[in-house]
Amino acid sequence: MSDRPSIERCPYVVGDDGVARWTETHAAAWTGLLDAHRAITRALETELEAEHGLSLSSVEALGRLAGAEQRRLRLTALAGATGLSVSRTSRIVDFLEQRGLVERRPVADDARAVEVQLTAAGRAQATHFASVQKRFFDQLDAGELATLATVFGRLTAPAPAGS
Amino acid sequence: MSDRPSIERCPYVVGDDGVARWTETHAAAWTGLLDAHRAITRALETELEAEHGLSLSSVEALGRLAGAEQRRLRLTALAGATGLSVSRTSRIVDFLEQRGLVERRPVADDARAVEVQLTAAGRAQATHFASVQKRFFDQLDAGELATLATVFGRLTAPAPAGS
DNA sequence: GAAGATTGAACGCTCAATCTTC
DNA sequence: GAAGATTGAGCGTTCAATCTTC
Repeated sequence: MSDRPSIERCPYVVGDDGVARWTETHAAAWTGLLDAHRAITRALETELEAEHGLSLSSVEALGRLAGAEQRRLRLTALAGATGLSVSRTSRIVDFLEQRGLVERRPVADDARAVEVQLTAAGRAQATHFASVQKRFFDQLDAGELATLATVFGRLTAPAPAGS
Repeated sequence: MSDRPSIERCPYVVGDDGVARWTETHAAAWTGLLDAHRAITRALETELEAEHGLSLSSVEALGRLAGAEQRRLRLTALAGATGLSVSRTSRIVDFLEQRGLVERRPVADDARAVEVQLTAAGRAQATHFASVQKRFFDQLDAGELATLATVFGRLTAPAPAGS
């Protein structure tokens, strides 16, 4: 972990003063990832909060449940699917349960576990993904979409092999 | 804002049950944006916190200052550059000032404003962007980099024109 | 002792309110 | 009254601790 990164494929340079000088493209890609994420999530959050009183994470959770077998997932599995911590997921489920969008149900085999079941009302809410499409997919063509999918898949892959 | 989004370029469909069925690629691109951002920022944050006791946002701020004219920016400008709120930026500057990495300086023309000046120590810290490169750029080729830059530029553009 | 889940504490961030200067 | 900046309140999130069941 502490060895110097070997600069091979990256055409940016470090100036005499030691400050990294990135190319325009590098800067755009890096700040773009940050900015795009910020812009999209912020817009969605505002919209979802205003229209449905739901946070983006809550909607993500509903979406994962809607796509799951039998429309239910164990809490830990839901946390894994959304990428959130288990504790946060538990609180989101608290919230969604109060709204009647999900139900906590015991698991037959394992008394420790809880299954989060999407209700009919929750299923209806999960439908409203149009805002995602509007903000995101509408602005991409097929090739760009494919590149994003590929690149993100690689970036989120298990480990930076060979490091 | 409340009109139905027109589905034109997007080859995903909405099933009979009203739940959006995305293509594999769509799902990968969308969850990829979320997951990639989460994975990268989380890894960087852990690393920076452990090695330098700095949050990612703090490092971003240092980087913006390092790249700025005279290595200083007004607080509001710094907030705009980093995409953070002014209040958060003010607190980050508090923190960085305690560490001696930046200084608050009055502005000649305008007594309301404050200029945030990068110190020599801060400049040294700003150098350590290697982790960004390692986690991010090392895994991309030139074409992918260009696509990311293009796409992110469009996604963060002023407004989804015509909506 | 490990795994699933919940709760308390702390951090990062935004929003609203306030103060000062234009 | 608007703009630059700071402060207080509150939300979303993670980490550590706890409880129950395997």
